[in-house]
Amino acid sequence: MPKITRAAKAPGPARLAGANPISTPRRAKGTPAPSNPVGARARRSAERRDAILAAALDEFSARGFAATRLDDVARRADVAKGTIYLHFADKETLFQELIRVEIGPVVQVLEIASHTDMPLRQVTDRLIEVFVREVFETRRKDVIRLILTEGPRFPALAEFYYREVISRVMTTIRAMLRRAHERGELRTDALVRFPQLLPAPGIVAIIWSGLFDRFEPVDVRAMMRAHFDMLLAPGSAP
Amino acid sequence: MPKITRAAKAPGPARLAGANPISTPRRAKGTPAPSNPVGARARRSAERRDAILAAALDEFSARGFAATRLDDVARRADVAKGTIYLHFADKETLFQELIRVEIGPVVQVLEIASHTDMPLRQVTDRLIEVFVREVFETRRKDVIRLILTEGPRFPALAEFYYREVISRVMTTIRAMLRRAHERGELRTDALVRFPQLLPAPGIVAIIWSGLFDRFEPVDVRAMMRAHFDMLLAPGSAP
DNA sequence: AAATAATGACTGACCAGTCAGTCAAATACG
DNA sequence: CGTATTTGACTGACTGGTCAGTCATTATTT
Repeated sequence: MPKITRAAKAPGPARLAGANPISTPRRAKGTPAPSNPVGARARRSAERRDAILAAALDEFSARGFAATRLDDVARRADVAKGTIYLHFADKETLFQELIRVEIGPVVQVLEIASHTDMPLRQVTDRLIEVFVREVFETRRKDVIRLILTEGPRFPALAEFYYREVISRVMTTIRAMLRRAHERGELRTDALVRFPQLLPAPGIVAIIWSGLFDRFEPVDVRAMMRAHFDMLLAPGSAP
Repeated sequence: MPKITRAAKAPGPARLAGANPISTPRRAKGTPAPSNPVGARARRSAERRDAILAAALDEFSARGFAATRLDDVARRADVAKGTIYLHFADKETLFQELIRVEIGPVVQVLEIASHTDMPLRQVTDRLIEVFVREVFETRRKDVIRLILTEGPRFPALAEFYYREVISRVMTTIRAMLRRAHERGELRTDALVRFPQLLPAPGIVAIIWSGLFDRFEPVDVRAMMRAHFDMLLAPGSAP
């Protein structure tokens, strides 16, 4: 009965990016190399697919899932509406694929960045930079906002996101924190028990920016630094 | 052109609650109540209005603004669709009024609770209890989730919420924290500069519960306690 | 009886998804 | 090589269904 809530078909082989870690594989208008890595036809087709995804991100993040018109997505991607259905089964699949393509690559970066035994403070400094530069200042911020805002009405999306992102991220962070705790860099095991508290200011900043930035902007970087300063022990008194 | 994104008429004089602190005020419409206790007719009308608001909360928080059908709201409220339009100008007004009625009264509680010179730890303990009992374990949690999820596409809502809630809450919290800092209960002024960090775990918990509770529930109370423990200085060793 | 409240069938706009038809690229053939 | 044939990506008008908002009619007060 509900239009949005249905479970959507199996995620399939998840044709993500395979190789590079962070950058989204945007092969925007590559000049048609006539000899071929791939036939000119397939290339053009892939370009279109990307254009549709890009347009979809714009529309979905401006209007939300339910209120987005595929006619608008098509117009923005400079494509006929029917073309969308050659690449994606339906509106919902398009939405899910969008999330998958944008978010997938980021997790690996985090996993690599935090799988180290540098002092916690150094790791967090690096994480702040990665977060600000690769998420907060890019369209990925909008993707995350989309997950937060559409997720509650999108069980399939929430589940995918939990499986592919949250559980991995949480595991990684928890392990990192446990090691830091054993090294005496944390006053309590509170962070180990509630790893959500580490990224909390990032989440809050994303929400805040979507709602209240025009009234009172936040300095994410400074806020995250301040937060981490409080969470980490004074590092054995001077 | 967009259906949802339009700016909505001026919020008006914000006829909120006046008197009691926490419980939602029934009888929003200015009931003259001249002679008898309350005209049976007016009372019935007010009941309907409330029923509509209650039903609207259910539907909106289950489906989101755009995907909610007023036919469903009407059915759930046991009322004909036309009746909704006797009480609210349109779908958007209904939505805004819902937020207004549910959230208005809570702010006062916070303002009162934190306008004290108890030790910060005691205040926060009390705030945790209030938050958990009056927000997290009630439908107000859903209202807040609605603001977070629909706000980005609802400039008028975000503005109302900023003016009536956020700015007041932030001012109150900031003042409280400044006093605590002057009393030496805080290690740094970080919290004074970023008061958002105090309620951060509450926000995160609300989002988390809407997305991932079925995979991995959070203990809000414990998480907030853990968080506050880290933020507050070790309170002059015992 | 007049006034007020409530109803629910109806309208018109809107939009996801379809499909018969078009055409450029790929392939087969002379 | 040039020409004929096939393929399949792409198009956009169209359909069927949905739903916000209206209003003539009916019910309930006073």
